[in-house]
Amino acid sequence: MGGTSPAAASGRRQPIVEAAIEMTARDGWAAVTMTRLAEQVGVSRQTVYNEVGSKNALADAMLAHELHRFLAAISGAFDRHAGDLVEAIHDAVRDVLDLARGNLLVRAIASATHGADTELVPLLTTQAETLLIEVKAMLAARVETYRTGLTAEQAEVLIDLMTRTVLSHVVQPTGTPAATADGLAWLASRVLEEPVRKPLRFG
Amino acid sequence: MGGTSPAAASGRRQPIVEAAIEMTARDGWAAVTMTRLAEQVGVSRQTVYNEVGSKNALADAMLAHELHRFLAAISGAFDRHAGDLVEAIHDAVRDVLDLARGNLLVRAIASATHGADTELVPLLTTQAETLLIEVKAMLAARVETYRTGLTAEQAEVLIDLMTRTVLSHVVQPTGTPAATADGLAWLASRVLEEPVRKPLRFG
DNA sequence: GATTTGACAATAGGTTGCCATTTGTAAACC
DNA sequence: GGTTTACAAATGGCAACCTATTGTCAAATC
Repeated sequence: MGGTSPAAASGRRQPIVEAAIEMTARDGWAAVTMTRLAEQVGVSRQTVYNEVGSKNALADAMLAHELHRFLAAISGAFDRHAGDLVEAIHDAVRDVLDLARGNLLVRAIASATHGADTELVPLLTTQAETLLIEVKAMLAARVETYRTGLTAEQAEVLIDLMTRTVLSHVVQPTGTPAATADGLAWLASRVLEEPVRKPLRFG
Repeated sequence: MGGTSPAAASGRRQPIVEAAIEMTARDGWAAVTMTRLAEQVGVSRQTVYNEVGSKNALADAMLAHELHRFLAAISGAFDRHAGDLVEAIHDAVRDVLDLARGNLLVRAIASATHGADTELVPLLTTQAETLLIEVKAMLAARVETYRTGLTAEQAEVLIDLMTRTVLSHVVQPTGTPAATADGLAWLASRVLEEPVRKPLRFG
């Protein structure tokens, strides 16, 4: 968002952020100091400051980095199944859940989105509230490209439900990612099937 | 669960628990001391101890009390619509969300269920994990009484999804309870409608 | 006879001051 | 450009301390 700085253009920022993520997952956010991080990456502490700015900015960058992986996973699922929304949903759910499994950082983010507080959460004030919105917006755009027979409003309901359910499974899983994906895909197929139905039950 | 003690039989326990809930919602759990609670109710501190036993037991009683209100709301919705599962779901969702709105204690419980930690959460260790299971079991029993055309497995998927979504809305609402209920009821109707469909899309 | 009262030890929780670490910035250096 | 060194300010942990609260008892009270 802040213009393409020359620092961001060089490939120095990414390794730092990735190392910070790994350190956080391994030792916890409290154990991530700029000194240790610099040592880990093999640059000077000053360079870390030049690249990321501050520790809060580092947290933001970590979050953005992880979020991007998830958005990419979802995009990939939709790209692979451009002709079949149910299959796209199935793969997206499974891939997201697979990605989330064992990813402590993501679990923390997801918990925060649900109103929790971890040591990382104070830093998520802005990001956490927009996360759900961002994901939903992206899904709305992707779903639009299929012939669903749903109104925009109905699609939104379906997306809201899918998003919240998957997020819930990220935080507190039941069964395997594949099993959850099967369930949600089945449900989506029921909702999306052509409305050749017994005409009329309510007004 | 501990047998019907004469103390529990008298109506002395309930006012104490209710006052504790109100105090917690108003001033936070930390501000709830046995002395203040006794003053509020108009009994001696000793009586509070006689009735509830300990502070942890008080927390448990509060939780059980609130959980019961929700289960009752759900039961009521199903009782009112014994012939129409979609309507039952609609009312259950709306009533639960209405009940949850502005109920700080419940919000805390729901957050805990999703893996958070509040000041109350340490006391929920056992209850929180079983809460979802209890609700789901009750729903499964109620849904069974309708002619849904769903297998037990499919019904479970639907229940899991509804439960998680509603819980998510308790913690982080979008729109009014009525609007959310409309959305979920519509979705349920799509899922539950008689399978008079275009035969076969997948194997 | 149940409830309240007053007393009590044990414990939890909240300060206070201190010290080590870390953050964030700026200069000198290569 | 990046690294090193230096430094003030802020942060976070630690330890002693003290207050408030928990939990239990027996005697007093209605």
